[in-house]
Parts: sequence; structure tokens; C-alpha cells
Amino acid sequence: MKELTKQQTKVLACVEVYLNKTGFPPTRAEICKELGFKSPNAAEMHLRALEKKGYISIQSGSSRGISIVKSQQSFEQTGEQMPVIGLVAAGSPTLAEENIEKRISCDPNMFSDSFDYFLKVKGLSMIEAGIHEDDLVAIKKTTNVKNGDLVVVRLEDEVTLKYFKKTNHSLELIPANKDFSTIEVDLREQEAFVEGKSVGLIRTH
Amino acid sequence: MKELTKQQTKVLACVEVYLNKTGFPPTRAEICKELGFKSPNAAEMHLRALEKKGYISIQSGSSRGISIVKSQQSFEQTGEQMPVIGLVAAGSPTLAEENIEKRISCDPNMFSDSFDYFLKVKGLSMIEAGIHEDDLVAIKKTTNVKNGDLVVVRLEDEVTLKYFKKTNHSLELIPANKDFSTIEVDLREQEAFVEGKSVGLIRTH
DNA sequence: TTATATACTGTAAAAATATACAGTATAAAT
DNA sequence: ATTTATACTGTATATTTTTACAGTATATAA
Repeated sequence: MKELTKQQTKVLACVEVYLNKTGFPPTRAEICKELGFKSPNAAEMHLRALEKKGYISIQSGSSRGISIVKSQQSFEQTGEQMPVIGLVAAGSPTLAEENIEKRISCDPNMFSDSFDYFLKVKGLSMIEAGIHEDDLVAIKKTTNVKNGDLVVVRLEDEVTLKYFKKTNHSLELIPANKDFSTIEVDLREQEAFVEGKSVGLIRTH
Repeated sequence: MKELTKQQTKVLACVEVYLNKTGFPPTRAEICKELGFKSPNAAEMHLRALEKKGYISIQSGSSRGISIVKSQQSFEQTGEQMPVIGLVAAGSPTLAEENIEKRISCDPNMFSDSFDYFLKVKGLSMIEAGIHEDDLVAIKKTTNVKNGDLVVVRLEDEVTLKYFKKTNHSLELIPANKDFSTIEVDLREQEAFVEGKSVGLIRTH
């Protein structure tokens, strides 16, 4: 498959995003509006190039007659197979193939925010937050978390799902179970890696 | 979801087949050609009806602006728009368009069993089962339930989500909250309709 | 009997859209 | 120095497409 120029890549992505959002392809004018072109011919030329290189096909004479032949970003769209990762005792919850227990077909945007994987909950430390053993918590990989967020944090080689509270040099990881105690970390003494935060949860009955 | 007439079913299938074949939706004229209609208005009217019943959505003013909301060929197709229904005080949780709060893109087979809609939880009666207010419980429409199942039951005009327990002529609907009491129904005196059972749950953090 | 819903035909106009043509500008290759 | 490829603007027009309106026909319900 021939390589695409920067602009051609943009146009192809634009078509795919539009298609995923609306269910039908964009017009030349809509591509222009999206990418800031001022002439429909700009879009036209890029589409012609994309067809020539085999990425799309254009049904001549039909409005919106664009179909994707070879998708660039088959990823991160709806109906993806999202990985489920066990909350392992040691090591980061990596997306390495050997850590993936299974995959669940769902939309990465089904919650308020997008997410990257499901973490399978072990233990009862968050039971009072309605988070049970074997629930799947949808995790968005980010270090941008604020107090009160439900976060995945790694301390040394241990990974845990807790409420986040940071005060000066101290980090508190708060459970939702009165039988468990808060983990307090002095950040001057010990490192803590925020792996991500929860944006949702699913449970199979 | 409202029932479709024979012709509406044909038109919906036609749109889906065309979409699968070409990657973009058909025009009114193309639907006519496919189904043997002689007036574009025939297609137009069927499309309007399909939109009204919630099977497709039409972007007015756009050519080929049809997108599938609920696929008929619901075979193994991931990424459907599953309806969310509020747990209303009165009446059945019907799939009528006016009761659908929104739709969530996900796989109807993401849980152990398939499901038909999400029910938005009101109140705290199931809190000890980790089911919070505003959680979305995935409901499979069925009357085939057994003791211990989490079920949606309608008593008179009231709909409730509780644990199911049936003994002879008596039905118990058991909450998971010590501040609530079990609803006992003598089936010789009062009717109880099992609308469905829960196969899973999702929550947005 | 009179509505009412379904299911169309036929026509036409307005709006959306593809697409051709004539240019401009820039960077890299020959 | 000239060509070639990329990357557009701007305009215009033929065609496609939506969509409104005026009818016809049939079956079912009130």
C-alpha cells in the first residue's frame, strides 16, 4: 500500500471520524469545513489521491459516495474489543498480551470519558462504593487525577484501586470499607505511580 | 420498540443491505429502484415512519443522511445503540420512544447473556447489592426467572427492581437495604408481571 | 357510512453536491 | 532553470437529491 502524505492522512481520518459519528460519509464541503480548506476542490483532489492509492473508493456521480477500503484507524472506534486486565498483585497493569484475561466488545466512549482497558477487581476494599469482587472497572490511562477520583496507583510492585487524596507531600489512598485502612504514602520517601482513573464500571450478574 | 409494518421492514432491510454493500446509505430513488416503487415519496414515507419508530435517524437536508439506530439484522453486530429507560413510577418500562432517555453504544452480548435495554435505577433499595442510584442495569426481557435472580417486576402500575423469591402462591420481592422491607404478594389476590431480569450493570464515574 | 392508516403514483421546485476548469504558491527533483 | 508534485483558492454548472404537494387505492375500525 502506497504511503500517504500528511494531508491525505488527515482527510482519510476526517472521513472515518465523520462516518463513525454520523453513519454516512461526508461531502467535499464538509471535509473542507472540518479541515479548514476554503475550496471543495481541495477535498476533491485529496479524495482522488486516496482512491488512486487504494485507501477509499469513490462512486462517481453519487453524493457522499465514499467508502473506506483500508481503514487507518480501525482502532478506538465503536465496537472495539476492550481488554480486561486482572488486578495482579505485582507489577503494573500492562496491556501486554499475557496480562489480558479476555476482551469485551464495547464502545470505548460508552462512559462519560473514554477509557483504555477494564481492570478486574480483586478483594473487598471498595465494597462500600458498590464495587464488588470481579467487577470490571473501566480505566482511562492518565496521570491527571484530582482528589476524590477513583484511581489505579502502583506502589513499588503493588497495584491498588482506591480513592485519591493528595495533601502536600503526602498521598492518601482511601478504601471504601471500614475493615480496611487508608494507605498513607510520604512522597519524599516512596514513589507512587498513578496508572489511571476509573470512568465507569460494569458487572455481569 | 414499536412494531414495523411489512413494507417498513423491507425498507429498513434495504437500507442496511445497501449500507453493507456500498459503505454509504441509499437515496430515496435508489430504495425505490431496489423495491420496485415508482415514486421517491414512497421511500420517503417509509423512512419517516422508521425514524418515528426509532429504527433510523434522518439528517434533514443531507443527501443519504440516514443512519441505522437499531439494526434488524442484529446478528453478531457489535456496537448497537442500546436504549436507556428510566425506572418510572407508573407503567411498564416500555421501549416506546418517549420513554427512552438516551442510547448507549455497546454490544448486546457484552454480558453473560444478551439484553434488551438498560434500566436506570432510582432509589437506594438495592444499595447493599452494590446497585446505586443512576446505575444502569442491563435487562433481558423474559419471564423465565428463578429464585435469587434480580428481576424487574410490575405490580399494578408500579415497577420495581428486586431479588425474586417465589414459594407456592406467594411472591417475595426482596430489597438489599435493611431500611427497606420485603414486598410480599399473594398471587391469588394480586397479579405480578415479570418484565425481565438483570444480566449486568454499568455505572459512569 | 365515515374516518383513519397504510401504501403508494406523479410532479416539481429548492437545495445539496460533485466536479470541471482556471488559477496561485511552494518545495524538491532534474 | 525547468519540471514535477503537493496543496491549495475561487467560480461555475450540471446533476443529484430531498422534500413538499396533490392525488389514488384499499383495508380496517368506529
